[in-house]
Amino acid sequence: MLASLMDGRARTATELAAIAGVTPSTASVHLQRLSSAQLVKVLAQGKCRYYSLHGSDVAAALEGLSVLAGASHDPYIPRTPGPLRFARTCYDHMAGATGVALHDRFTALRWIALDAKRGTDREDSYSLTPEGVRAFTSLGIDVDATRNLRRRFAYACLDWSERRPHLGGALGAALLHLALKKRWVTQQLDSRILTLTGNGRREMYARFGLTLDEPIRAAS
Amino acid sequence: MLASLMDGRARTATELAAIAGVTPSTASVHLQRLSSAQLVKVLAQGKCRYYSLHGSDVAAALEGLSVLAGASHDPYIPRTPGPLRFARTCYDHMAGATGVALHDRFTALRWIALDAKRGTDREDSYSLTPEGVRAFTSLGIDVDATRNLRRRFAYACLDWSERRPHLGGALGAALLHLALKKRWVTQQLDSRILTLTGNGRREMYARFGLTLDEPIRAAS
DNA sequence: GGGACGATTCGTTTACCGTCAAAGCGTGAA
DNA sequence: TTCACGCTTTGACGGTAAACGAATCGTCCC
Repeated sequence: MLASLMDGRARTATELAAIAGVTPSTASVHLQRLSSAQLVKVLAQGKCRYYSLHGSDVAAALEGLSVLAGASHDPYIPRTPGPLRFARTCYDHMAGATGVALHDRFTALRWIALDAKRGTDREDSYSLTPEGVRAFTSLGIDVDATRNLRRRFAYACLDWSERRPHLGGALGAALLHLALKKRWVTQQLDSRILTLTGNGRREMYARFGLTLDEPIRAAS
Repeated sequence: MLASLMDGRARTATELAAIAGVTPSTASVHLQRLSSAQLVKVLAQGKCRYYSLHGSDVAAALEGLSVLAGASHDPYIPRTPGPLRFARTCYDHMAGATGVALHDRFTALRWIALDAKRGTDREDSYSLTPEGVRAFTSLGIDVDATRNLRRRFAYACLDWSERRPHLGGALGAALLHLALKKRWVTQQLDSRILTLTGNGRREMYARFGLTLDEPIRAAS
């Protein structure tokens, strides 16, 4: 289970049970112990519980062990429908590979940072850095107005298909609104699928340094 | 056991049994498994068998685990008689903290290097690098003559008190002979203790960049 | 050579740990 | 509300591995 979580993604309890080749009840016991030992952290979202490694130190320890074990680092597991995985809406913000990539870029550029001030009750809240305020403002987003909305400003929303976080909350919604208005992405009326336009691809590369692969492989 | 070997020293089976708080027979089983799993390597010297970590990758893996476990890195264990630990003879070469320090300097200066050519039957043989040949020759040692002696040229001899290797073999003997001749060290007639002279301390610093602490703490 | 010591092997006992089935709980959908 | 689904809890089972004592082997020292 831990080895399969080494890619940084989160997985549900039943998935981990299948990977480990045990029944869900057995997996539950193990995950409970791993959780109490601070090796994994759990995020309850709906009726699924997503498990992921607790920190980079855990990943480092596992890395060391896998070196000794001569582990085969082959298994990645991105088998999800098709263009739905590339880009889609999650409520009112952007999800899928594109959403996760944006989230990663914002983190790498240090426009957003995990907000550790509020204690440990909510560990997935983001706040904007001064750099981030400038960047989002220059994109055309009214940061102050977004902040004053009666909802959470920004948080790490676990992506269903990628099993890694994308940007949720008011800031994520503002970003999707902007992307639709500027036609970086277009929305099918009857589905959550978002289609990336050529202009959107160029703009995201220019503004975020983001290169996105087309969803060639639908389901390997 | 593995954690106690993290300092790079070698320990006997009974020592490891005492550290782990189990009987020697239990320790023997564990060490056998650790050995077959390539986690530790064993060196039989006399009736003792010295166990040490097998490689740096093992140490790295343990390091990662000890970070998770919040291990207390307090325990070092240099409790051995007194000046005997500082410098002494081991058969015909130099042992003790001074011998180990010399060995470490020679290795760091790349005068000697582990001889991996002969396969895996003898993994502790040293050979001189071209740099090492020059260095030992300029010290006054006839390297060719030393090489032609009917004995092993140089090898890692596990130090009894330090539990780390010092330089043994013909080269080690030649070095001790030189040190006695130039009065870097003097020998008590009735004991194996070597006394470092002021001149010896200066010479070793000048020639090897070696600084040696006096054996102030006899047995902590 | 004999005793001491270190280390290992063997056989036995014990205790723990992993596993699963069934039931219970909570959430989301019809 | 009801059903379906995901997950967890509980209890019981079995297997296995860890630990020890006694005996054995090998080496060193007197």
